[in-house]
Amino acid sequence: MPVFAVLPTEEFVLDEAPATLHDRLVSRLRALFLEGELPEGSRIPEIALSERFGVSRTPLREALKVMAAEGFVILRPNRGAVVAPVDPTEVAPLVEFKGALERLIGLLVPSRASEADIAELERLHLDLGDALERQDHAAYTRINYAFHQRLAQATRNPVLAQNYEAVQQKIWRYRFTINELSDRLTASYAEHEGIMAALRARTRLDLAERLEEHNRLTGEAMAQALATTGRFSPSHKSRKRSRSA
Amino acid sequence: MPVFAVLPTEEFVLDEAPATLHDRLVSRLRALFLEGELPEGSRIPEIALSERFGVSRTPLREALKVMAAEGFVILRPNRGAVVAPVDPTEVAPLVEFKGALERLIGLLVPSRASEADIAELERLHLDLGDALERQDHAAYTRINYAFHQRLAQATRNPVLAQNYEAVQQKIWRYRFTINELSDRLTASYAEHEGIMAALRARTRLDLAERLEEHNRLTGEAMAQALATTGRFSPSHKSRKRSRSA
DNA sequence: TAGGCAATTTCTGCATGCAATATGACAAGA
DNA sequence: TCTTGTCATATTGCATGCAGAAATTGCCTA
Repeated sequence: MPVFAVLPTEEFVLDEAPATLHDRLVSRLRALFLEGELPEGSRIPEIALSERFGVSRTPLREALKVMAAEGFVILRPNRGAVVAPVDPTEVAPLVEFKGALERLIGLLVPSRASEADIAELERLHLDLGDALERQDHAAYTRINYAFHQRLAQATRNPVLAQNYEAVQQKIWRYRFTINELSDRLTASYAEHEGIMAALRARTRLDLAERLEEHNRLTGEAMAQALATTGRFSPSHKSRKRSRSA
Repeated sequence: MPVFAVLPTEEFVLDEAPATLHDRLVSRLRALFLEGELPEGSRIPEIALSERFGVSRTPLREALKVMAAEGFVILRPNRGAVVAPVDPTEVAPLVEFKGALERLIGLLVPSRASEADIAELERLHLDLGDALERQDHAAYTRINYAFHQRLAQATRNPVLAQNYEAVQQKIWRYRFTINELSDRLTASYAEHEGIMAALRARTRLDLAERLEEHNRLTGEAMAQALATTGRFSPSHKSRKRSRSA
């Protein structure tokens, strides 16, 4: 036995070891859903998916149970699992709910965030500005996601942070609605400037209101995009082709 | 997956026949955890539990995955599942989080509740008064749970209602902290009177503030009870006896 | 030709078996 | 006596097999 263990690098990286197969499957499935690889509403044959992932049905079924608990798939007894359809009428309740969380975040962060937290948020805010300048919508959306997640964590309330990320993930599926709206991107960044200002000043009510407003405006933009673009005709389902191009 | 109310007394649960075995297991496990049958932090041997329920390990494992996703059990890879320990430091974040939801409920219900909703809430409120008169703490807690759940549903926001019930279930595990505090019961009912008044008048801000305050006061009572009673010495574990009496 | 019924086929749900890992005890050496 | 290495046991993780339900197809009848 080697005294100096090889320590295959993973030991260091994986603080939270997803050593088990079904855990990894949950991650992969979540990625699939969040990236929109699987068309919404489509059935998920267990055998096909298990073969695709190279595992047996048992861990896949366990992973599907978790995804169902998180609301990304719907399990119908004896009738298989379907990808939870992206329902445009679901956006409004999600945004409304998230608004309440945003407000609480705004109320808590000023009194609980450390200087390191704010510094980290400043850094993300700079990255956000870079993405805006480059007109890199994908990057902007991603950094924006990370910023708000970080902000939620700065409340030092793990329940809040976890639930916030959960609702963020659900809304993430509708991000395509605003991906191409440049003016919304600019407006969003302006709101972020105000948020950062309130954050630096650590003014509770101001930050809460700005976050709520930011959430509300983003939701309105999504709703408007959904209303104008007739994107939800359930007939055509060839959205994945846009990726292969 | 919808989080169907478990709300003790399994008779209510069976409105929606969970045809699949693991679904029933989830319900039974949730009931076990909510009733505190299983001591927190204890390991859950799969074989023992599967024999107790008279099923094989497969559906039990699937049910445990769901419970883990909901935060009631913790799965350690290759080391089995443990009942999520009831951590008194978790109460404050839960209450704080629920406060944000209460406020949103208060803001939404006045403009969205139907007359039938309010009538139903009036009925529950009467039952609550009866329970108070009888000094039936268990009934009071249960009806109180149902009342607030119904109120959340009256917002017509399914996301809010579902998340509210989830956080309610988590806090439910700490209800023993206030089960014996008669004065808190009386105060709670007084607050409910105010809530009902605001509800009848359909005054948004008033209802929101009253709900937030009600939540805050309940949380404070729980925190105080946790601080005074040295209930969390991990040595003695004979809490289930309080039910059989 | 259209509609209904039945058989087949496909897929899900659950039980069981085997391999892998963790846990505890025990013995040998310092 | 304490540490360390090894082994035995128990438990988890995953694959496979079988029974049952649902979906589909084909056939028969009106």
